[in-house]
Amino acid sequence: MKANVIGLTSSCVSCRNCPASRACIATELSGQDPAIRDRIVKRRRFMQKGEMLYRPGEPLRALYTVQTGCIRTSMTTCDGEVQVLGFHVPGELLGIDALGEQRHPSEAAAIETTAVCEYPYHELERLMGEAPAIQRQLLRLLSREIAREEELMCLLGQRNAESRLAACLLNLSERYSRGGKRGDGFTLAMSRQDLGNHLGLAMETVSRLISRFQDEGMLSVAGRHVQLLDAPRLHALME
Amino acid sequence: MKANVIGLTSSCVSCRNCPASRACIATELSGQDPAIRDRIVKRRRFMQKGEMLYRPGEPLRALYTVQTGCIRTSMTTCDGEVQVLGFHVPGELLGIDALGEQRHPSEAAAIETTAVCEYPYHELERLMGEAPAIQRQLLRLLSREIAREEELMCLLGQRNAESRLAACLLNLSERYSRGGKRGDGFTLAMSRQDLGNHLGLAMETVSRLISRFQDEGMLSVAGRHVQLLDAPRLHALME
DNA sequence: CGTAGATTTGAATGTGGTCAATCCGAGTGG
DNA sequence: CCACTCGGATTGACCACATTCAAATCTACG
Repeated sequence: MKANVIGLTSSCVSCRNCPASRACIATELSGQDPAIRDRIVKRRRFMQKGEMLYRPGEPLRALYTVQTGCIRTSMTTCDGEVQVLGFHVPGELLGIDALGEQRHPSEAAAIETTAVCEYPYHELERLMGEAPAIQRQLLRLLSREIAREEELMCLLGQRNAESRLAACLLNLSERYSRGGKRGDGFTLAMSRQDLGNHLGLAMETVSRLISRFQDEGMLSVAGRHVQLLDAPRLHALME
Repeated sequence: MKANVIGLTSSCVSCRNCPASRACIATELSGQDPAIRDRIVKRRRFMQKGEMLYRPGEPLRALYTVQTGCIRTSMTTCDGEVQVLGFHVPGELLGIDALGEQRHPSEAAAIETTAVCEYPYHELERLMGEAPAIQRQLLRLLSREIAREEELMCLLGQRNAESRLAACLLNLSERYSRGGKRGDGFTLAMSRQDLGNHLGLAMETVSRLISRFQDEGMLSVAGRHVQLLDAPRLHALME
């Protein structure tokens, strides 16, 4: 019964009853039109922790949104270094960096049990021809993604470790709460390693900072569950 | 006579004879169709060092490409910190991060005497309605911009100072050479300050590194003119 | 219950930042 | 033509923050 609530046992492709629908980008992409939305959401796919959604170099077959769980996107540089580009939580879109070359430049992997919705690309293309509004929406999403990355660049370029982690925690908290969950507590599905890599920090630094934030009463951590106790103070850390 | 070559005295809006045309994104955007290209390139604007092309918050009126000179884009965070997002050299596109909200999130300033070509947005929108190919091209450009930023994030997140600067110099060299100039020498129009900020480094660090690269015979610097003497070794520094 | 993998914690090290003094070059005015 | 000025660039000394290496704990899961 609990399982039904999070949608894992149901394979129906309707967006009705989807736990992420409130925050889901599909709603926006379809211009609030449920008929169009149901045309682009074709399939649901269930992934185990560690499973790959796409790999670098693969042709673009579909865009995706996360329904439940969490997807990590990353790139591998020519010399084998990995950069974690981001974490995608319910409602968020995946794969748009492939629209340019029709081929994925990055990779996407589930970091916990995850369900994603597929939007087959050929169908999207067809829709774009019929309804220019869709193209407008896509442009908007890409542009927003650029703005998001610009923000992250500010984080990596200007901030110290403390400030980066605070920003990241607040950001995740906000994005989770958008999906309907209470904003003050969420599950940190990603490892310290991934989190550190994403923020340009060593795993140990992340761990130390989390401990310190906890000592100072700004958050409480139980395993991977995080509660932000003093969001204003975390905001202040970002300066 | 020299001035004619760099196009500063001529205000004609044709792309013929434009020194940047070979590398210009307008060619691509118009799908190689000169007629379409001439419809989107409407005006040329000449800017002094320090002059602003657009400011954060301004409504999106046009996209731009650089014809000659160099434009710096940057963002100011809520608390007043500046992040230099990039430098745009001849042929490169500006303003696409505004497509999402129809409003510029970043700012753009000339860092030397610069000429830009304007693509009025309402005209672009009209064209998108008529020729879906244009929309496709725009999507491609946005997507490529995302990939570009992802690379920069790798740089900021994974690399040390040495590696960042080497990568940046090689990158600039390549982009300048695409515009037709010889690849081994180019003018570093931006200040050490801007370069450092862009790479997440202190100005002093940039200066020290440039001196060291020079001592080690990898490049020669005369004021702001840079010659890459040993590109392979610079590549190796990136690891 | 036991192992492998994550996480935490500690201590030592080093890279890059900060602060400050100096240098250089372009532009200005005598 | 030379002194002066102002901003940018360079160089040096010192220090802090974050990394690295290592060991100890904790957690998940077979």
